[in-house]
Amino acid sequence: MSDLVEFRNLKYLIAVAEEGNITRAAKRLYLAQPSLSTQMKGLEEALQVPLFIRDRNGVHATPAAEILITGGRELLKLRDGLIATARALHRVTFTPMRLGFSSFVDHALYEMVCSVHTSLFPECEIASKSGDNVELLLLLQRGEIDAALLTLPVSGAGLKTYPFAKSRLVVCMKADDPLARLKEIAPQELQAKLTIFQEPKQHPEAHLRLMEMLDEVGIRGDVASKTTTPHNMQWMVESGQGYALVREGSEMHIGLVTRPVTGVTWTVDSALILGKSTSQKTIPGLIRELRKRLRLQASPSSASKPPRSVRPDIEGENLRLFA
Amino acid sequence: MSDLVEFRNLKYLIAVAEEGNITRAAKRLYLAQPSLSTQMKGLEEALQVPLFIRDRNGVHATPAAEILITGGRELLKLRDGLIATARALHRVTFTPMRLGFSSFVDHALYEMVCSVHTSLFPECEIASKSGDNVELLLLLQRGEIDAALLTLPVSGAGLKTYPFAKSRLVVCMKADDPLARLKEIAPQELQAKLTIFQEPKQHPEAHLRLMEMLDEVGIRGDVASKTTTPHNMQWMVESGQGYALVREGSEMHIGLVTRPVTGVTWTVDSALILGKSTSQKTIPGLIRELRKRLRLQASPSSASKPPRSVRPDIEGENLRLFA
DNA sequence: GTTTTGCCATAGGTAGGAAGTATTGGACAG
DNA sequence: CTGTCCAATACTTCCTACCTATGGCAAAAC
Repeated sequence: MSDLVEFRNLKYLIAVAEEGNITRAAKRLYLAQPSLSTQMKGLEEALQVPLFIRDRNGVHATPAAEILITGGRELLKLRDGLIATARALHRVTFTPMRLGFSSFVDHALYEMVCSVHTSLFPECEIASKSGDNVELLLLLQRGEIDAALLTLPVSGAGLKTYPFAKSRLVVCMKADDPLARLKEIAPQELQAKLTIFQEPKQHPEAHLRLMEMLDEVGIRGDVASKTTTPHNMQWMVESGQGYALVREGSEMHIGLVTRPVTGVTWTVDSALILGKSTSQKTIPGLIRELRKRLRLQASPSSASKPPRSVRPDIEGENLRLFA
Repeated sequence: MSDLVEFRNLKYLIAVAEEGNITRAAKRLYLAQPSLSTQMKGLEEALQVPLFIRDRNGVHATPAAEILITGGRELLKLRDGLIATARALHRVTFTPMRLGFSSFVDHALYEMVCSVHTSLFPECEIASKSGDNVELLLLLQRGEIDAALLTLPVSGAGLKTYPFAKSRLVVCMKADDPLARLKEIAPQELQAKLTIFQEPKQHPEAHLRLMEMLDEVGIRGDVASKTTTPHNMQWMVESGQGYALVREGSEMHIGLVTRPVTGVTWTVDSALILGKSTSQKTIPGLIRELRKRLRLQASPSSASKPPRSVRPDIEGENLRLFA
């Protein structure tokens, strides 16, 4: 009877009651709304107790539900305490999570990974290490870091990679550039003006792939300026050295704008890469949680054409975090 | 992190610790031993804490596990209390469970069903109704009982039937009968002496089927005496009126013995049958729990030949409780 | 009045996990 | 050396929690 109520159910119940709205609660729990709906219905059925008054703009807990909610909060707290105590007793000391990240990975992603990690493992420190792809891959191979956030493709043999986020590449230019008036830029307009690139040595495969992609639309990759960080890229654009390709949605210096390129959908893919045989025990939990959360913020996939990716899809090598 | 620990896990942990032996705990929990083993291993992994010292004759909880166990007991108790309170608040009054049973269903089965039901729903009364198959089916059809324990086959259209237990039929005779010296009785020995049967009107289909089965081994069904209960059957055997077929393992009057019949494996199948459209809310829970428990005590399936069953297997109609 | 928006519910499919069976391996006892 | 008793492993099966897609309904917006 009571075996039908698990901590999970209480957690969901509480979230729904607190939000007064299943849809919002689902978001908070990183679930789809119908899942939560059916869960709540199942709970009502299992207990044979109506838990919510449904009404046009949300739900409202019944008195019986209120009991469960207050009690449930208590229980959840007790559980956390209990587990913490048990673990403390065994002096579970985590070795710090050694996490590398390339500066060409969206900083927000990096922060989200960190915050997920610390919320799962508060006692476990994170030792960050930034660097370019080549460096980080080497460190992964050597086991000097446990995982890294990189942009694809990666060539390292036997490294587990979890593709993570796809973002579209757009042209970055000065706001007062004549082309900035257009909603979209035709590829041929870029010829000779697209000159600012990430230092190729930092990620040879990605650079090569990018050149190929440019070539396909008839642009000769004209690497006049090389930079090591996205910020530098923007400064170069500001100083009028040409255009650059940046991730759509990335934070822009004032005075700069981005424009999509007509007829193509280039994307950069970020991924979490695991080291060869790391002893970091937090990794399975981290992956699990990230998988759950990232499902939701998966790209809107508005692209009509199949997107051209900087990552040539090699299936089997990649363990997708989302479909 | 702590989301990896559910009430279920605590319950398992406690059972294992209390029994000091995974195999025994599994039995208590109506689980298979490997399932429980992997659960415990998973828990240790999730928490990153060793929970048991494995040793030659069992397992022994570590101090960390002890913490979880005492805390877990508390939590489980709190959960039960919480749910009880919530349900009380909504005055969940169950209508009594109206359960019919035929006297030809093993009484132990009936009792087990009742005990499962009351352990799941302590507040729900059980109103029992005994009778023969025909009567009970009629009551089910009319919705005057919620469920019934019957022997198969049942002809009622549209009734959900959950096959439940299979037991072998053996010949019942006096201990001083000359044939009682034999381990097994050859079918032809029964000719003319197998004369005591359940009143055919109580279950026409089963009777018919039984006659067919006898016919197949060359015995003419010679219904000299008809009885309405297994006890009457035994009295008739005692008074020397002939042999009867009874369920193997059923309780015997003193002075009577049972012997298997060579070369055949006749069985009676019992089943839980649900009424047409009962409003009894406890039924889903009951079914669920029975399914779990009965898996374990499924027949040892020692029969070399496929057993000849009083239930002609009509698939699709029957929802099996076990495979 | 029609459309849009913001809810929740239902339907149907998928995949991961918890269950099962069968088997192995280790440590004793006879 | 064999039989017994445990737990662990390997593999399979099945359930259910979750997904996406869609529908219905009421209030708000046009």
